[in-house]
Amino acid sequence: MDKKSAIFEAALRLFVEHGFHGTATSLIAKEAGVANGTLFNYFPTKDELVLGLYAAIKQELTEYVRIHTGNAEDIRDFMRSQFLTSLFWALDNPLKFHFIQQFHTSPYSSMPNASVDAEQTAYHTKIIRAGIKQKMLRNLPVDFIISLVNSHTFGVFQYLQSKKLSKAEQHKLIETSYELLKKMLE
Amino acid sequence: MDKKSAIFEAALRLFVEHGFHGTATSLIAKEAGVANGTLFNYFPTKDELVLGLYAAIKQELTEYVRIHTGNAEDIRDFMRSQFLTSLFWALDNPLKFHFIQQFHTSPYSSMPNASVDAEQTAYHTKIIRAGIKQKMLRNLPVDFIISLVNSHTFGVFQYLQSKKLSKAEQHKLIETSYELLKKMLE
DNA sequence: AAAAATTGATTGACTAATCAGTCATTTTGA
DNA sequence: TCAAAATGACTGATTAGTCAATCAATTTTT
Repeated sequence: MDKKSAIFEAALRLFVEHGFHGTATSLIAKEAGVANGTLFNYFPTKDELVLGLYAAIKQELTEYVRIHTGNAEDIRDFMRSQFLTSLFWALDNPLKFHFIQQFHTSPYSSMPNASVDAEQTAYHTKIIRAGIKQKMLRNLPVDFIISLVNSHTFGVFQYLQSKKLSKAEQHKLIETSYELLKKMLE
Repeated sequence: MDKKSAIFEAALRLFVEHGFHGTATSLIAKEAGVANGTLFNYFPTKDELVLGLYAAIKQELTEYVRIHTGNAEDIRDFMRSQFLTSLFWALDNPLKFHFIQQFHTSPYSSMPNASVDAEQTAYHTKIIRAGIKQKMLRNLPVDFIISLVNSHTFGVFQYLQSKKLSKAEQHKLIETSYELLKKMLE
């Protein structure tokens, strides 16, 4: 296994379990089956490991959504697909999704990593503007809509994590949660 | 000033700025204007300080909402008031509200503090059940509704924090966000 | 009323443990 | 053969938590 991936994997698990500062780099190296110094060959500082892990996970999510979103012409279908796919990914990768949340509410999110999410936000902005123009979405500030969609996604995820539901029940609820979101924003 | 309060105040500020493990107890003591050892007279361990701070803040919010929620007979007015009041408090206490979020996505939330939020959840459950019975709320799992309301509140707060709006504009947006929530859940 | 004694809160120097990061050396693989 | 990758012992700094000493306020004794 690729050592960098092994480090990412161990770091993800330990960060979620013990927090960023609560996890020693030496422990990450050990769990990754790698020597202490090797970790610092790949990531000169612990901060760069955290930021690098966030960037990698965020990119993985974006990529997954991009691939699995049918290239729907209809904007409504497109938005629906984006929402559902994100949640499916979150269910398949609960640790990673949790890590994203942990990162966002942590001091790291205001560090000079910047612009990792910038192009994604720009992309979302474009879609939402189109949705508003076509009267699919209520005319609200775009950033406001983005905030609401993100937090809604997070709320649904949290609920699903706390309950033991079958795959079918999960998908049913995700469908419902999209209906709710649509109703709220149209 | 009460030393325990001084410690809480410094800890809140530093935890939000540097994270839980990223903040040294010695720094908290220093910023609180208190000797190192004094901190440990009040809180035998750092964990107990974190958990104690969370409990205190959560109780403050609950108390504030309880007092400022008009004892409305109408359940709809009551729910509306609960939502608006929570957001007003969050706007007046951004650090504390941020801390609550930070805590929830941190490993501390799964520590044996338990049941701090239990009675509050029980209270919310009662209200929501009544709302469903009176056809004000869609018939969805109660926990699901609670998750959605909480995350919605958080989303609105995050947006308001990121923008520089006047008090009037803020209140307008909070009103709107309640309309959206109502529409989604009815 | 003054002095002495008792109390509990407060202090900060201290320690053992742990941390992020370094570096001289060894291993790997082309 | 040799450059790059990997190693792990090591270090200086920092950490959570300890503890004997001090202080201020109150109570008891003279």
